[in-house]
Amino acid sequence: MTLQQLKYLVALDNYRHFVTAAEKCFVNQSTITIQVKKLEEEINIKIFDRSKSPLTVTPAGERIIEKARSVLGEVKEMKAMVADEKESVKGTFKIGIIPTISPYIVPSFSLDFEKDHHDTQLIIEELESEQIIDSLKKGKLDVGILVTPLNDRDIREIQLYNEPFIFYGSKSHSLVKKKELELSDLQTIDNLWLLKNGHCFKNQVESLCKNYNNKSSIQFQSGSIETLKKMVDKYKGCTLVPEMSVSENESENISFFKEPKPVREVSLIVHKNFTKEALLEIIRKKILKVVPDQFEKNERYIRVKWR
Amino acid sequence: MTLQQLKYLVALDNYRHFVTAAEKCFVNQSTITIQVKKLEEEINIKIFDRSKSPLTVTPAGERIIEKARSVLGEVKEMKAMVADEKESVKGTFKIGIIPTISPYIVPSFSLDFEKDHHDTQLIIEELESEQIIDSLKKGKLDVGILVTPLNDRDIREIQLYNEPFIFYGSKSHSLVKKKELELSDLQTIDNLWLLKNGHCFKNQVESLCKNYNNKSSIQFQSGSIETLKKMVDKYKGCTLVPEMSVSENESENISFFKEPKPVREVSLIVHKNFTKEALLEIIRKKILKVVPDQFEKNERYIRVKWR
DNA sequence: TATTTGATATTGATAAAATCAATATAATGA
DNA sequence: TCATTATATTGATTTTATCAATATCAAATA
Repeated sequence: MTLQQLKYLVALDNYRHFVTAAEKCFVNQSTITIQVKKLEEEINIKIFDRSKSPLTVTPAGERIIEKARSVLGEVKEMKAMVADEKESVKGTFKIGIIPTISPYIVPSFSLDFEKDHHDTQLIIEELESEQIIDSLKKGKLDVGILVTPLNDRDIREIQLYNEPFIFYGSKSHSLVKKKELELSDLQTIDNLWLLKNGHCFKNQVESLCKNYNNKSSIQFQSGSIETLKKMVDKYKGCTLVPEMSVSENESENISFFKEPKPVREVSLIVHKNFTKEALLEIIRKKILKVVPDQFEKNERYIRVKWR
Repeated sequence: MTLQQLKYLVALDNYRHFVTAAEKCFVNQSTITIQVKKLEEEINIKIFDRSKSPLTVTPAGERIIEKARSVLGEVKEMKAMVADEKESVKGTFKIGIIPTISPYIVPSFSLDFEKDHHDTQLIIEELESEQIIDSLKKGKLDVGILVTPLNDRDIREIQLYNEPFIFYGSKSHSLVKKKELELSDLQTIDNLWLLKNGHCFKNQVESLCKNYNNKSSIQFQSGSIETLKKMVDKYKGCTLVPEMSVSENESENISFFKEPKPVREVSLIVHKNFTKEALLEIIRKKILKVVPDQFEKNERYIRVKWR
């Protein structure tokens, strides 16, 4: 007994005519004939009385067809469930986002999302990358927003955009005066200010500025990009910041890199078993609305890894 | 999506181990692997998380497996229904039986049946062969007991026994004195008494005694074998009777045929869509209990047709 | 850091099945 | 009797399921 046979059975009951039933099932007439016959032979009960025209259903057949319908009904429900599983955005979802992305995305994004999706509640939490990855695996988070690639078999990455690194220095810094920076300009830098350990951004900056030399007497590792900038302003020196953190009034402190620019790849991540495709698509679209267009389009770049 | 895939899915959920699940399904491990994977690909949802050991079910998978179980549950119910359809003897069934069999079978049979099957009611009616066949086709009867073969496509015959024809004549009849009769002895017979038209037995007797010659001034066609015998006793002459109608005190009126004896084949008949196999088997066994053993065993005979 | 072990996936061959196009057969009505 | 309509059968073909063997992978072990 196969689902296919049950389908043919029900079609034949609906149309009481082999050719019509076959057409409705998009198969050849002999297929219906053979499969219905096989089923009848298997259960050893005649379901249709073919001697009548149009053919009729035997008393035992009535009950069998009714049951066949409910089997197929369950299958249909199952398929509906599967579709719903993917399309549904209803419910509560926890999102983890790293602190070097969060302040430049979350405010606009969450406002926009809230406006359009009343029956979806997002709980957004600022966490460091490793915490996000771990929580995602343990099922404590549904979605993460962080810098990829992670190369983790259990994690699925959905790329969002590439955000360039920007040089930030005191107004008098020699590199700030330079029109376009080369990566090699970072090789021998003094007074580089860094984020705390645990921030992927710190790893990236370190890997870009391999031989930095910290002469300052003050050792301070910041937890936010904004604090970092203030330290640079006060104590001189320099750092790298993500482009989205830069505001218009900071033009005298920054310097852009020459193409191909160093960038960080920002992605949505979910556990590989996550199935709410529709939700992911909505989140992706709304984040991209907040981000400058060229972050998506720019194809010439150097992707900096942190892990 | 196939029922097989759903079975494998559920087995894999039950044992959480491909090799074990495969064993329980009596298939190769790769079969489970492939079929489960195909299903996952079709619905595009991972059901199992194979990175864990023993493997675990994804949240979406839980719901899918649950639904798979209820699909299979419906299928199981369907199979149970089919089995019950055949095995159940509960209910009311109408049986038609011809008058030349009825008196020698029904009394003992119905008593025996009633004793053993309290929740089955049999309504037994005496009818002529053609009426039985017609009623069976129209669904007015469930079972018939009559003489076969019928060669009717809509009717299924279940042979019961072969009943010999017996010569019955007045005590002085020349053929009664003969030890063993040949069929040829019937070719030139006088004063043959016959049943009414409509009785298959009459057709059979006529075909056995092709050239009979009725000299008697009385034209009487009887409706029962017993009346026929009385006519023979009173008015001389002869007839043929079924062996079961012969009682011990009639030994001076009868004569047996030499082997191979002419017989009538008595069968249960049902419409070809009838499915209560268990009921048929019970009826068959109980009828055979009433009938002499040699009716079943005797393999050398001449089957007389009536139709 | 290699090695064994226990597990699932992959592969190529084979067997089984569903399907098709064409045709046969059967029943029905002109 | 001859069309007509319906279902069944047949042989070829395609698709699918299955198997045995082997690869791969991750975790445990030495």
